[in-house]
Amino acid sequence: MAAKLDNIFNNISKNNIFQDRFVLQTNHKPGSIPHRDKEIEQIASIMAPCLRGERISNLFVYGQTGTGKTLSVDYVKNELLHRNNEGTLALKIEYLNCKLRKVSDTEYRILAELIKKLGGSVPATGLPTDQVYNKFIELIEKEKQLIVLILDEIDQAVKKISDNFLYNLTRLNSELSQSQISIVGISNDLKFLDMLDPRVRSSLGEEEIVFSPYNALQLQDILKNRAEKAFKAGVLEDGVIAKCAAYAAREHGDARRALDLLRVAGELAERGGCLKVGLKHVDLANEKIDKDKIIEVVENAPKQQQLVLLAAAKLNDAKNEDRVFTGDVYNVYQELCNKSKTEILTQRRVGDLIGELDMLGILNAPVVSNGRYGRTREIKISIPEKIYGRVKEILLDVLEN
DNA sequence: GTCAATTCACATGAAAGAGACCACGGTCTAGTG
DNA sequence: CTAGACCGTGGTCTCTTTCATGTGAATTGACGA
Repeated sequence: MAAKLDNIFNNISKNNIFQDRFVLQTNHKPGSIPHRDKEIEQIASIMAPCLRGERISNLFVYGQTGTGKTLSVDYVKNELLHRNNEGTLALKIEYLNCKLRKVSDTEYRILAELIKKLGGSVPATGLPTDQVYNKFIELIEKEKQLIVLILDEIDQAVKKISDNFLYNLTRLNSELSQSQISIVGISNDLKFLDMLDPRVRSSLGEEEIVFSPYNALQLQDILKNRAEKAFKAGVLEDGVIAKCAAYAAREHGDARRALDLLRVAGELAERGGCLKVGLKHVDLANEKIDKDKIIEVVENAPKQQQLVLLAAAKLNDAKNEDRVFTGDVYNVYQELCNKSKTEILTQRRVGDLIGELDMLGILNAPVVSNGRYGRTREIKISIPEKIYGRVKEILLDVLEN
C-alpha cells in the first residue's frame, strides 16, 4: 500500500505533463478569444453608447453552449469598464448567470442576487416579491446611473419562471426617473425568442447576435492556444489536439467540451504515469467525461427519482417483454417503495420524474402511441454498459437505507 | 375494402396544498441604573 | 428602562397531489362496391 501511495505522490510531485492546468479549466478566462472578432466588434458597437452615458439597446445573444458567448460579452464588459475607470460615468455592468443553483428558478432570487450585486442586501426568502422589486428600484434610483444587466442562460430562468419576469424588467425603465437599465440576454436556445410574449420579444430583442458553432479547425486553433500554456513543451503527441477538436466538433462545436477533453486526457496520462498524452488518452477522456456525468447525476438525484430509475433498470434486466412502459415502471416502483418504506408518489408525478430522467439522458423515454392500447412512454435505459453495474450498485444502496 | 368513430393508457396542464424556511413587528423577560 | 428572547403572521420555495383536458393510432363497426 505504502509503495502504491509513494507511486501516486511521486507522480504528482513530478508533474511531468502540466505546466499550468488552470488554463484548461472552464472558468479560466483567456486573454484573447480567437475566431470571435466579428461578434465582439458587434457587441462592442452596440454597447459603446454607454460610454457616452446613453442607454444602450437591449441585446440578445444566441448560440450553442461553448461557443464563446459568455466569454465575449464578458470581454466587452471589462473593456468598457476599463475605459470608464476614471469613473466619470456612473456606469454599472452586472453579470448574472441565471442557472446557478443559488439563483435558479425564481424571480425572487434573481432579483435578490441582482440587488446583492448592486450593493444592497436582501434576505434569502420571506419578503413579498413586489417589495423586493421596490427595493431594487430604490437601489437603482439612489443615484443617477446607467445599468446594464447581463443575464446569462436566460432561457433557463424563463423556462422555470414565466416570461413576465422579463416583461417587468424591460418595463422597469418607465418607472425610473433618472437611472436607466439595459438588458443583455444570453441564451443557448435558438428558439427561445419565439417562446416569449411578443411584447417582451420586441423590447428585449432590439439587437440580436448569433454565435455560430466553432468548426473543427477553429477548435484546433483554440486548443493550440491554450495547450501551449497548459502543457509542458512536447508532451502532446501528434493528433491529440485534432482529435479533441474532432470529438467536440461532433457535439455542435462546443469549445468547453474540447477543453475538458484535453484536460482530462492530460490528467489521465499523468495519473497513468505516462510522459506523453496520446490519442488513447483522448478516447479514455471522452468516455470518462460521459461516465462521470452520469454517475454524478445518479448519485445526487433525489431518492424518489433514484427509485424510479431502479424500477426501470429492473424491468430492463428482466426483459421478458422487450418493451417497457410507464405503467410497468410504476408498478415496480411501488414495490420498491414498499420495500424501502418510502412514500409512494402518484403516477402523475412519476411520469414527470421519468421525463426528467429522459432529459438528463439517463433514460430514453419517447412518447409512443400503441393505438388502441393507449399512449405512453416507451422506456429504455441509456447508460453505457461499462458503468451500468456501478449505477445499479448506487441505486441498490439507496434501497437499503 | 374504406372511412369515421371509438377507445385506451397514459401525457400534459393548471391549480392548489403541505411543510420547510425566513423576515418582520410586537410582546415578554431579565438585567441594568 | 432597554436589549435580547420569543412568538405569531405572512410571505416564498419545493415537491407533490388533485382535477381536467389532450392525444395518436389500432380497433371497431357501419357502409358501399
